[in-house]
Amino acid sequence: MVDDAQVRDELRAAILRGDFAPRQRLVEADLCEQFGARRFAVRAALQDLVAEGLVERQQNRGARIREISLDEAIEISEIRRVVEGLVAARAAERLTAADAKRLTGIGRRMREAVDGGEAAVYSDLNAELHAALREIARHETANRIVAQLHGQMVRHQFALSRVPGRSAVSLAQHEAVIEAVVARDPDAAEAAMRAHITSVIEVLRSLG
Amino acid sequence: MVDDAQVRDELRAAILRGDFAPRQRLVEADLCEQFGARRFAVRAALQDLVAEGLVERQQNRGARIREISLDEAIEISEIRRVVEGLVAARAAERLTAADAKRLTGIGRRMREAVDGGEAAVYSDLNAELHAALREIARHETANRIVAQLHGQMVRHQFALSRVPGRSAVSLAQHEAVIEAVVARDPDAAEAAMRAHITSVIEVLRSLG
DNA sequence: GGTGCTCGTATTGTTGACAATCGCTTCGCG
DNA sequence: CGCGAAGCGATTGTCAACAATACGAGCACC
Repeated sequence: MVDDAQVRDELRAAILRGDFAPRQRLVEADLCEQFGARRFAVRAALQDLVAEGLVERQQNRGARIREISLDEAIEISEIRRVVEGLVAARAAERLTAADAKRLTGIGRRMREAVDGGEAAVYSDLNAELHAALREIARHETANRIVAQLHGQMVRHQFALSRVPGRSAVSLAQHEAVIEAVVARDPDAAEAAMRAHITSVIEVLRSLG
Repeated sequence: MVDDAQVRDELRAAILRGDFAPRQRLVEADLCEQFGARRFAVRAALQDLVAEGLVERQQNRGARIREISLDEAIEISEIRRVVEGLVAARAAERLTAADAKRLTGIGRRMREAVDGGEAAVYSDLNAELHAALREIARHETANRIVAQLHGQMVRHQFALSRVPGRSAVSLAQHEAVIEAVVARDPDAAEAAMRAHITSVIEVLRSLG
């Protein structure tokens, strides 16, 4: 039997994968069939995803995929700018030798991806770098918030990765973050991460 | 008839008011009686409060008030430090003349409260100031996050307000925030807010 | 042809009853 | 007397049926 958490996780994964369009209705009966779950479990999953900001509900009108406007994506990025700044600073404080090796490895692979023009690989490495920093910082509260905000932004994130020449700009900023963290300089790490996300925000603004 | 949202709001208010002790069990039947609601509504309310981080649930063991450790309170404050810094900076950017008058008014009343030794009044004004800044900044995402984190911290916040001599230290920091925001200086406003919450974190650490 | 109304269907929200599980108490046994 | 197993009351989790609501099709009237 499928349990509640499983339905929630699969539905979340489907949304993040882009299986549903913004504002698309999520009919409970359909989801039951899709996931082989009872309606009860589907309702609970929807409720959880409402709390995560991925789904919205209207009384008696059911659930639909929440559409994140460009303005909201910018707001979200502004939060990420300061919170991921904190994460970077803290990663710099807590860095171990193994962590440093890991980060420089990601940096090297990023440069190779950009040199080779492999945008998809670079995009994955981008996610990997941010995740690595969060693991190193071990800031539970920050991790939760960033994960949630990141989930709300997947669609815009995808648009970002398709902006021509974005990788090259982004690469230099990421390298600056890595350098500062590896140097165990919290202030520089925070500043570098903020500069990076500031540039993300500027690109988002230019899309409006 | 009591509706879902009402039960949730009343239960949240009761928790924030301190009606329940940390780790106290929340028996569904008792809550039904207390709020005159159906079990269905109580369960939905509990689910919402789990998402807000006020309540925790264990399979087949029901719900209880989530206990926030000192370490977690510090983590939460670290997030608030950067997010409220953003709020202050943005308030400085968006300030109107009426907003300025409001802030200076709060500042004046704060000083009066400290001079008069009225700790409870000062505590209320503290909340009022932070709320005013959030209204001025109009940053939906930040407001949501700060409200949620603040809710998780009420108990520690209360402990803080009882630290002797805390008001006097806090007052100067609040005045610095107000001054920077009224001067429409975002960087100074962010720095002042961060300095303020840094000092809060230090007090929390000293309590451990 | 357009507009407003009525009704039917699809979908969601709610209920009370039932099943599963937990923690405690009691009892049996060494 | 101590320890573990079984039984019991309390509590939570799940369900299938029912009620309420919204959306759209069809119709009457202008």
